[in-house]
Amino acid sequence: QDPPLTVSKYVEGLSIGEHAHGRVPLNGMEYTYDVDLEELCPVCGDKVSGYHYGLLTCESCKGFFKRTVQNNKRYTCAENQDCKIDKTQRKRCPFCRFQKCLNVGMRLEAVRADRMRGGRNKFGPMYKRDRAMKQQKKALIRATGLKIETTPPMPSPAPQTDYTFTGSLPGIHQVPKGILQTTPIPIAPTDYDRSLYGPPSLGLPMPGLPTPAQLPPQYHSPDSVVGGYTYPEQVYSGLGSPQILGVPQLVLEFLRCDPDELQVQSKIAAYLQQEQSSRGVKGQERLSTFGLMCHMADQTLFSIVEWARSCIFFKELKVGDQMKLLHNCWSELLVLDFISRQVQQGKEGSVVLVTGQEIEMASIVSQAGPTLTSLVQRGQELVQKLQTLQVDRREIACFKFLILFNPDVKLLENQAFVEGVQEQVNGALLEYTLCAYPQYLDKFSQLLLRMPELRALSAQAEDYLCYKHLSGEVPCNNLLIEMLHAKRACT
DNA sequence: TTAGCCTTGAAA
DNA sequence: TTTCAAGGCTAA
Repeated sequence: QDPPLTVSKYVEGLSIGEHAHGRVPLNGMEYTYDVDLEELCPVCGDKVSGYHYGLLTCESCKGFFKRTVQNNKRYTCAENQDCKIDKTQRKRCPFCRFQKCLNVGMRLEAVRADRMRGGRNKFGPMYKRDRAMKQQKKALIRATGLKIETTPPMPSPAPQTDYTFTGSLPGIHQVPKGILQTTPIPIAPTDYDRSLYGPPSLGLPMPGLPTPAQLPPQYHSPDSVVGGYTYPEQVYSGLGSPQILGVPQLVLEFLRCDPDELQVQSKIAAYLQQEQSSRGVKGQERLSTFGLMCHMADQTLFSIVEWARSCIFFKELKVGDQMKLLHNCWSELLVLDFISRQVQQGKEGSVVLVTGQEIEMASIVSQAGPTLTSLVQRGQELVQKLQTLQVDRREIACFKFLILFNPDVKLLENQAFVEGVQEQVNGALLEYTLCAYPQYLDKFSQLLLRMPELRALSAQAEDYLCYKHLSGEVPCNNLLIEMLHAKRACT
């Protein structure tokens, strides 16, 4: 068997999901979960009345959100901007309630500037997909027995992220006037410029093609408003490269390359479901939690390879170089994928999987072995650091390219190209952090300092995988193992 | 100001 | 024609 051959076949266009799967011993980490099919409002926990402004919410939060946006209301918090919002206390602090509305993913642009009644908006297909996802998740719970995350699969930013101009971190969300020629809008750690549901933003000004960057007029400079909607304007920073509202185009391009999280989620969930149900049909033992995790990581790796293959710059490399780069960094990309999910959606005390399922840390600590536990804990420490740094999706998108285009990889045919890309990415990231986080001048270097930590973590994860593989616990024909072999063969 | 119910109207 | 997510109305 020649392990790299299968990887290379894949890189040349093999479809996913063709690996055979071996049986793995149970390690007893799964637990049953009584699926609560009743949807609760993600803002206050009240009964959901339907899709409103981007997601399922209750009638009162719908009304509150509408009033706030339509009347351009500005609230202040009498406490520390971290008031608990639930059904009984939702009236107490409108500031925190509105923050929570935004944090859970309610969409400002769904409030109509012209107040036209009736009809449908561009979110229709998104609601349809969300419904389908929810159905699939329910089926997944039945298939795997794992608890499902109850929050919607939206990119939820760190708690207390401020979307207005009155936040606790003055200036951090605004582009400095001295650098941009137009009136700045807040560039919050959350990205309004690309919906996880909708089509990816083109990263270029496209009149007539509204993007989620649109905010109601009151959230914009008046001259950029067209019929209640606004369009991104291309502006140039003092630093020289083309930008859209302070975001270098290269960074936007990186973001555009990012796969749709929901699509990946649904693909992998469907795969696991299929895997489990086919085992039932064949009379095989159902996968253990560890077995499921292996398949999950395996499928995530497929999607990472798929991502790389369609990426700007990477496409231009010959297959040989593509393989070398991927062999070198697959585990780092996998770890970063996991870490960034925790940074964006993670809740304290639990980890969120690529399928949207959630596992409590306590259950990992009590039931996984010491090595895996320490790995996850180290991962959570890195998550904490990145959350403290307020790392956003744009920065993570850059990170992925920095990891992929590693000029230290040996025997590259086009080493100069890889080095050039690395420099460009570094430049774009530096420029972005300076523009988007002007109060935070060393953010770039702080981010780069996390790179060796990520490398160390992925090395530890590889060792763990190797150990599990040697003890026969990893499913056969696993892409992870192929990558492991390929990497160890060339280093 | 809130929140439950009503009306509207484009898309399915 | 039906659906359902917008905006509107109004008692509390």
